[in-house]
Amino acid sequence: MKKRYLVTAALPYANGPLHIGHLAGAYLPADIYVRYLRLMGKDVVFVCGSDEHGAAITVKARKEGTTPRAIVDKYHTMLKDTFEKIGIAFDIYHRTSEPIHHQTSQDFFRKLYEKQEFIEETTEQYYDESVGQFLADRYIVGTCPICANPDAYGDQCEKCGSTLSPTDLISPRSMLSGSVPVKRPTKHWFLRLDQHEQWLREWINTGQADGKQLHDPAAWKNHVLGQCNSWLDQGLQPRAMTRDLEWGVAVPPEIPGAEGKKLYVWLDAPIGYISATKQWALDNGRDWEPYWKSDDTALIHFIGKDNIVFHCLIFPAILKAHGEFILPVNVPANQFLNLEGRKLSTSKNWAVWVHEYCEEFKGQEDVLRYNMIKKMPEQSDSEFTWKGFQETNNNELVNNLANFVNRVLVLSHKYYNGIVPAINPDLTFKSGWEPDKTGQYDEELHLLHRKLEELGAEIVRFDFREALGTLMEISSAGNALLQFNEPWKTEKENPEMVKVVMNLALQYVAVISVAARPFLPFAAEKLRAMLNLNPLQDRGDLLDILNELVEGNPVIQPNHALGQAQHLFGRIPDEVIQKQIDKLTAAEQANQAQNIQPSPSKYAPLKETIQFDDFAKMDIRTGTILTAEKVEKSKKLLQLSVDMGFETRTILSGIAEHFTPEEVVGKQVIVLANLAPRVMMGTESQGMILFAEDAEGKLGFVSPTGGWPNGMGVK
RNA sequence: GGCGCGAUAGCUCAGCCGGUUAGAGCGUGCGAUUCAUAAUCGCAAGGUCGGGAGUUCAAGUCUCCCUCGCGCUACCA
Repeated sequence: MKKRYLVTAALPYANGPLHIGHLAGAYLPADIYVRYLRLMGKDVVFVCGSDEHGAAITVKARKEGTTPRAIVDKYHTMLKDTFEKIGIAFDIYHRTSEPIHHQTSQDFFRKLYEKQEFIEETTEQYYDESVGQFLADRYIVGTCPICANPDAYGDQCEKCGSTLSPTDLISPRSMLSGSVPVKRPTKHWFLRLDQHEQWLREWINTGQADGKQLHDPAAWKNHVLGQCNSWLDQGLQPRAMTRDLEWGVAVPPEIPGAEGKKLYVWLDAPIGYISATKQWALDNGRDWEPYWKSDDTALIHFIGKDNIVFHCLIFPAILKAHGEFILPVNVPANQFLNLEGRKLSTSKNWAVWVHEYCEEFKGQEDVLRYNMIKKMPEQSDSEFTWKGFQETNNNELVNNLANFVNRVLVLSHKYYNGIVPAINPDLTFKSGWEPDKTGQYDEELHLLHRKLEELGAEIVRFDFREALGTLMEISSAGNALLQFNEPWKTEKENPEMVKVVMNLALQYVAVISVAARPFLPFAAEKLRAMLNLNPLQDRGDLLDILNELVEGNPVIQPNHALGQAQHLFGRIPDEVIQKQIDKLTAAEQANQAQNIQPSPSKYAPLKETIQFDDFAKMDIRTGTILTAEKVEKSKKLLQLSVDMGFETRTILSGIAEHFTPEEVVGKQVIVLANLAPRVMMGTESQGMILFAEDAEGKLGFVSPTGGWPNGMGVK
C-alpha cells in the first residue's frame, strides 16, 4: 500500500470551453478516485491546470484580434469556474503561464541537456520569408488531402479530424502573410527516445524498472498496453522537444542556439503537473518533493486515449532521464464519448458544453455526473444521448435513490417525529437483499460493510461504472427492505419490529450520504443536511463508518434528531430534453449552411514570380498510361507505367483515392519528365503526372486533345 | 496499408487463465402494493455472443481470414 497519492488529470488546452467528453474521459474518473481516497483518509494531492502555450492559442488570438494572454486568461478563468461548478475537487488548478512553471520546465530542460539526453538535429521546416519566421504547424493552412477541406491546419484538419503534418497539405500557405512558405533548415533538441526503448518495454510489460517492481501490468487497461506496445514494436525515434514558437516556455537562454526556441508542448504540459504540485505546496506550507520523488508515492495520470503514449512512454522517459522522479503506477486512460451517435466536435459545435449545462441545469450538476459515470468510456467508446440522460435521471436517480431517501424520512417523521428510534436488535424482519431472507440487525450492518468494501475495491481498480452500480444496489435493497416489511401495514400490529426496520433504513441512508460523495458530491451534502449530520470533512469519513459497521455499530445513532425531508432529485420533463436536442439540431444546421458557402480561399494564392529560365528548366512531355496497379501497403499510391515514346517509365502517383487503376489506363497525360527520381514504398518513381486540381482537391486529367504522339514537349 | 482496441438481449454495458441452462441495469409484459416525486417490490419474455473457417471432449472466451467502428502511424515529387 502506498503512503501517498499524486493524482493528475490531463491539462485542458486554454483555447476553448470544456465539454462532456473531457469530463467523462479524464476529470470525473480522477475526481471520483480522489474523493474516495480522501474519504478513506489517504494522503492525496489532486493537480490540474490550464495548458496555455502553443501556436493554436496565438492563431486564435490573431483571428480575434487580441493577444495570447487575453485568450488564455479568458479560458483559464472559464475552465476553472466550470470545474468548480461541476464539482471537480482539485487541490490546485494551476496554469502553465505562471513563472513557477516556466522555471520548473527550464530547470528540467537544463538537467536533461546537462545529462546529454538530447541530440541536436537540423530539420527542414516551413518558413515564411515575408515575415521572417518559422511557421508552427498551426500557422500553415492548405487543402486537406483526406477530405479536401481547403482550410486544414498543418497539424490537423478540423473538418474531418485527420491528424496531418504540414507536408501533407496540398498547396500550403502561411497564415501570417498568405504567401507560400519555403522549407528552411532549423536546429532542435531531440530526446533520445530510442535509447529509452528497452527499459520502457520492460517497465510497461512487467512493471519492473531498475530491478524494482513498480506496478502490476495486469492492472493496466488493455488498450493502454496495446497502444504502448504498438509504439515500442515500431521502434521509438528521437523526438523533438523544442519548437520555433513565439508563445511558450523559452529554452534556457544560456544554452547555445536557444534564441527563438520554445519547449514543445509535450515537455511543457506534463511538467505542468509538477509545477502545479510545487505551487500547491507553497500555498499550503507543504513539501512537494515526496509526491514526485518518493517510492512510496503512487503517481496516477487520468487522461483520454489520445494521450496514451505521451503519458506512458514519453513523459516517463523524461522523468527517468531526469533521474530523480518516480514513474506513474497506472495511467487509466479512457476511450471516447460520442454524442447522439456522432463524435464530439468542438469546431462543429457538436457537444454539450459543461458551462452551458451548469447554467441551464442549475442544481442538477450531479445528474450530469451520474450520467457521465454510467456512460464512462472505460473499455470502449460509449454514447451519450439526451433521451438516455432523461431516462437515467427519472428512473434511477428519482425513482430509486431520491424516492428511497424520501420515503424513509417521511415515514420517520410520521412515526417517530423525526427521531431515530432506539431498537431491540434481536428482533428479526425481512431482509431487503433477497426475497424470503430473514434479516437481523447486526448482520445487516455487516452486509452494508461488505457492500462498501466492494464499492471501494471497484473504485481502486478504476471500475467506476460498476462502483456506481454498487452504490445504487444499497438504495435498491433499501427500497426492498421497506417493501417486504411494509411498515405502513405492520406499524399497528408490530411497532417494535418496524422500529428495527426504520432504524436500519436510516442506516442505509446515512451510509449513502457518505458513499455517494465521490460520485454525487452535491447530493451527498444535501443528504447530510437532511439527516442533520455533520458535513463531510474528506478526512477518512468513510473509513470511520466502515470501522463502525464492521463492529455491528450503527452510523446514525438512536435518538438523533433528523432534518426535514426534501427531494434529492427532480423529474426532468420532455420539454427540457427537447430543447437540448433542438439545440444540437440547430448546431448541425448552422454547420451545414457554413459548408455550402463558398470558401473565401477557393483560389490558391499565386506563387512568387519566376523567370523564364526557371520555367525552361522543366522538361514536360506527353505520355500515355499503359498499365496501372495499386501499390501494396499504400492507400494513396498508384504505380503506373507510362509510354513516353522514346521509353517506358515507372511513375508513382498519389491518386489512388481519386481514380481506380482501370480508369487511368489508356489516358494520355502530361508528365514532368526531368524531375529527380524518388523512391517511395520501395519503388523508384521516374517523373510526375500533372493534374488539374479544384478547390475541393479533386483531380482532373490534363492532356492534349486528339491523337497526339507521346514524348512530345510541352511549352 | 501497418499496429492497437472494440463489435454480447430493444437500449447502455459486464463476462478473469476456454467447462454445467450466457449475465446486470434500464426499457417491455404480467402480478402484488400504496409510506413515497403515478414512485416501489416480485415474476416473466427477449441473444445461433459482427460473419466465416479451424484447434479442442468442450469456445463470446484460443488461432486464422473477412466486415464495420475508434485511435495511433506510413506513403502524396
